[in-house]
Amino acid sequence: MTQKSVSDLRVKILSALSDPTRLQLLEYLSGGERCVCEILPAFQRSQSTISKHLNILYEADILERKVDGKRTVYCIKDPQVFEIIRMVDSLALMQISQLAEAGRILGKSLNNRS
Amino acid sequence: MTQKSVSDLRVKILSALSDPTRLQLLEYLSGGERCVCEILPAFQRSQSTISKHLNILYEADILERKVDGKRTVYCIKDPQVFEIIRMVDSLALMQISQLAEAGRILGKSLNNRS
DNA sequence: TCTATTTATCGTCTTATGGCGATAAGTTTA
DNA sequence: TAAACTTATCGCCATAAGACGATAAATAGA
Repeated sequence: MTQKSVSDLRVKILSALSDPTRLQLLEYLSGGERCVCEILPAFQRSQSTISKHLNILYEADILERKVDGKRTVYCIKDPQVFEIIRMVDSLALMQISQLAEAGRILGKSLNNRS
Repeated sequence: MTQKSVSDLRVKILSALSDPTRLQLLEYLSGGERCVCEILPAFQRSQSTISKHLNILYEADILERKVDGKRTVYCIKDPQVFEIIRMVDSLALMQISQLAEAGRILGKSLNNRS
């Protein structure tokens, strides 16, 4: 029933990470646990939108959640998630430098056109 | 114009990876370059669907493409992408073992109910 | 208890995504 | 050149995803 394969979880984790707002949320929470009312003013998104995004990260087991009185506190469950993001960034940086290199080479010949 | 920030590319890469068929395609291509007509029979998806998925991976700069006569050959551009996937898997496995552990503990008390 | 605060959820809208078949465009072979 | 092959693209449909405001539910404070 709750039987989940690694590939299912894999897609779930990657889907949860493939949104700019959610990546920002993770970055924001890298500073430590925060309640929703602290998070809200840092994002220009409606409360319902932020709540939904937080829930997606929670469902993907990336965030932990605890209720403290009338507020809910979220925090990173496993900092390894940042390793993943860092590695993606490293790939992205590689792409950018390759693109820059290609542009440089291409630029030379383009400068010689009419 | 072609100006892309790391965060844009980051999302693009992660989005490209967050689909089961595309992850399968990467796994399939880990064995080396393959033309589309080799890939097709290994997947139960229409030719147009596979072509679109391959193009998404290509646009995310994850796959390389070269035309060889009447066929197109795709290959992994940077094997580092597998490092990312491996790391996601490791997170997923962690989640599964935690879940199993929680289930084991919960199981004990559940066995003592009516 | 009444009110304010906090957060999740619901309903709705718009856009994005994944799937398919049909078609186009290019290459090879007959 | 005609036919066959290979692959990308187009148009369409169904569903998913992201956004919002309104509302609900729970707690804290007056």
